[in-house]
Amino acid sequence: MKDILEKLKSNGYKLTQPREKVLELLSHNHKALSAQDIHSFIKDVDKASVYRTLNLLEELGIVNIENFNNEKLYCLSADPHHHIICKKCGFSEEVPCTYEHYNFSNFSNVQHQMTLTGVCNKCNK
Amino acid sequence: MKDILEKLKSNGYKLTQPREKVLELLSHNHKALSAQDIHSFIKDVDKASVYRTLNLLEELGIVNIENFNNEKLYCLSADPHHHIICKKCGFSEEVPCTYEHYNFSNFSNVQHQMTLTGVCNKCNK
DNA sequence: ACACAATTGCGAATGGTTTGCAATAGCAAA
DNA sequence: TTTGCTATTGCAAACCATTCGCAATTGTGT
Ligand SMILES: [Mn+2]
Ligand SMILES: [Mn+2]
Ligand SMILES: [Zn+2]
Ligand SMILES: [Zn+2]
Repeated sequence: MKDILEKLKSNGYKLTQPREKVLELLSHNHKALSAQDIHSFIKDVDKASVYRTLNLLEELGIVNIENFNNEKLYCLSADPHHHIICKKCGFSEEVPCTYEHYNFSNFSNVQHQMTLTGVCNKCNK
Repeated sequence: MKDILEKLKSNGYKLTQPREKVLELLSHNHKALSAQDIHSFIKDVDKASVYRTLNLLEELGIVNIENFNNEKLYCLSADPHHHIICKKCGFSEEVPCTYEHYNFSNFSNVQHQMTLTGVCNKCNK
């Protein structure tokens, strides 16, 4: 948290109240939240500022985005982890990376699925 | 393709021109397309009908949705396969499931990533 | 305290997706 | 074939999440 504020400063950004409130929420609420979720938690920060803050934090690599059901969910960048997402309602939960022997007490029918990413030749300059 | 039309019929849906055109496009264009992509290919079908068709085809399990960069991409359900997606531009390509020894001639920095899915206790009735 | 630039809040604009409704097309029975 | 009934379409308007423009405010360094 301290290091995050430093990262903002060292990149020439101010430490404003909207930014601190969004970061505090994300650090206390260890799950992925949508921009709207976040705004509903901190109603005294304007919607537009929430969006601007999240976009900035993503550019700086402070938050990660995950897409689920066509909406962006934000969470603090952290040690590598996976997400388990309910196919029916979208409820999600982080699980440690060593999933093989993990006991999924809150989920059944657990499956894992690959997603491949890369950079195509055209983009690879 | 014949089986798909049967599936529509057997579920009580008519075989209309919009539906046939969307299906034909998806079957000839073996990659994931957005609703807008699809509408731009078949301009004589109204936008709203394209969306309605895609939503129906998804409910019936005829097409799969993949989320990339916060947009829904549709492709025909097919034998299990992965997608390789360019992080920069979103270009995607299907690759066979046996990816370990595959030569990714069009991509570099290829990585695979896990996504876990399941059904949570609440939904599990 | 001061000054200046960055940032905010507000309201308006945007753009993709959905919806209401009257006109049309598909399908099955006559 | 023709008829009749319902599902489906096209169109325009509504919707809703996200972005933008701009004047007022805040943060920061002097
Ligand atoms: Mn996370
Ligand atoms: Mn596919
Ligand atoms: Zn690319
Ligand atoms: Zn659930």
